[in-house]
Amino acid sequence: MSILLAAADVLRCFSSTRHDVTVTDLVALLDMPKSNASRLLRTMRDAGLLETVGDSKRYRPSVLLHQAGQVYRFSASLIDRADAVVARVSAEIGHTGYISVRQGTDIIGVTAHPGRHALRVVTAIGDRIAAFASSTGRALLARLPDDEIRRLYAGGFTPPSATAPQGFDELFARLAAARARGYAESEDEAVRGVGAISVAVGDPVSGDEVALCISFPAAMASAAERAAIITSLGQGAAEIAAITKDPRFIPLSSSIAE
Amino acid sequence: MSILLAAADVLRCFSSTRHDVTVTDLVALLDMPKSNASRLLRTMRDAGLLETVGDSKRYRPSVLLHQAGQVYRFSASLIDRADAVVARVSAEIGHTGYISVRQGTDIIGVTAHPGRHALRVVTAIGDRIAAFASSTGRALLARLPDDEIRRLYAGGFTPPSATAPQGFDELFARLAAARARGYAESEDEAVRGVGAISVAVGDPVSGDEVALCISFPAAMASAAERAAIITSLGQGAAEIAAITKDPRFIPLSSSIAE
DNA sequence: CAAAAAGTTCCATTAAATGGAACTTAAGTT
DNA sequence: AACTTAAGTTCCATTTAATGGAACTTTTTG
Repeated sequence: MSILLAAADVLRCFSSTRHDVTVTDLVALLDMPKSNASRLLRTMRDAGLLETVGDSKRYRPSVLLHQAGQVYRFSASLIDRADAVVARVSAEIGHTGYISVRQGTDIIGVTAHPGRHALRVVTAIGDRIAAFASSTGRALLARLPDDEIRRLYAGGFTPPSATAPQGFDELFARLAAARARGYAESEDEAVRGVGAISVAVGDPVSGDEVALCISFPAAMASAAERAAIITSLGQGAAEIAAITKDPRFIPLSSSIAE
Repeated sequence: MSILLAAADVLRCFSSTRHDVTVTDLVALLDMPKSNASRLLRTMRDAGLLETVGDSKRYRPSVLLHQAGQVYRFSASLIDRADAVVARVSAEIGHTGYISVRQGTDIIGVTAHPGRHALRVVTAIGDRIAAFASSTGRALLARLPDDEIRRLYAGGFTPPSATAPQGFDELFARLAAARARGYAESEDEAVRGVGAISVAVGDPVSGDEVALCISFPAAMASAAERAAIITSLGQGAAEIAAITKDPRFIPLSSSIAE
């Protein structure tokens, strides 16, 4: 096994709630001999992938990773386009907007636009959430055929709350609904009291697929407002789909029911 | 030599002008046997550090790097604070603002705020420029004692243009001026027709140091506007320095001459 | 100051990285 | 379509690095 896999595992330890790691953290998180953890962190620092925080024993990602990460952000022009749409819709509606991508069964936020409303929803960039239990995830999963989803979730899944899909039947039903309507939604699922509406769009040339999402306090969003979000996101995504000639794009159904 | 060093070298190949690399690119850029380049890229992809663009042979940074890079951005709260100042000044003045950090003799842009003016200056995030030949770089170098700078540039340096410091004497003179005034400036140096004003601030706890910079078309900036930029940046940086108790912070000199 | 926790170094063993060459695949040329 | 060249991959023996247990050092805590 290459040390690169271990290094990537280290990077996966970082999140909005874990800005740095220590040798002991790695031992616990990755179940690794501490001799190994010690050397791995030092080697990653020597390579320039990590840096030590001040002169403490804490390690955090380096500016090199930030730089390379920015390249990802800007190279995937699909993300840029989608981000522009979400920025516009977020500014219009006042709620928080996100762009997310899928990695296997995880969804990762790539960009965010905080809303103006007092009760604004903030999920952090770079955090992973379960794809099947979020509107962004289901918007992206809905682009796949059911058998591919079954393969993806060969190990099954554990619903994080009572409102998340409890099994395959429920997941497929929700995906079918998303496909029929052209958007996915969630309420009270990953985070209590929070609703979200998402659409997905892809670029067949680069293979990228992103979800555009507007998130809001569930109690605060009227039916009219939800309809406005759906229309704006759907139209924006449709414009992108037209540019990329996305063959899997699911346009909004003409009758926006529910 | 660990493969991590090679992997880090690969990441350093990416920039705003090189969004993806191929086996041949690596052979040329890193002077590496192509058998090696081929396996390295594949291994990095398998580890999740890179991803292939569509089904081509091109590799680009993955979302994992973007995620870890975001952690860097937000973990270094100094960057956040400095970014807020630059965002405000950029919005006030209308010119482009940057936050940059130093890595050895290089300066790397971390965040940017495009200006409103028609002639706006855009340098890309994540690109490396020479520290000695930029206002951001000299603002940061001015925080070091001269002998440390001499050690840093033990191998000498090559001026990129006639307006950049041509040797140590000139560099030290400019750094002395920056220390005396509390800000660094450049004009026509890295980019023709572009001027910039920078101040630096650090956090002794984390060891972070950043430069706050406003960049503008040289012909477009009046003396009054420059003075306004200097005052705004200087005051913003001073507030941050007060919070972090930065012992090396150089406040604006009371008489803003030149 | 003692005890515990955290981190580093050492060592033999195991596994991965290396680079040259042969091979395969893709792209351009007549 | 066959030819030529460029680009990428796989194979191999050799060299080098990674591994994990234990001993050791440093730092933190009561």
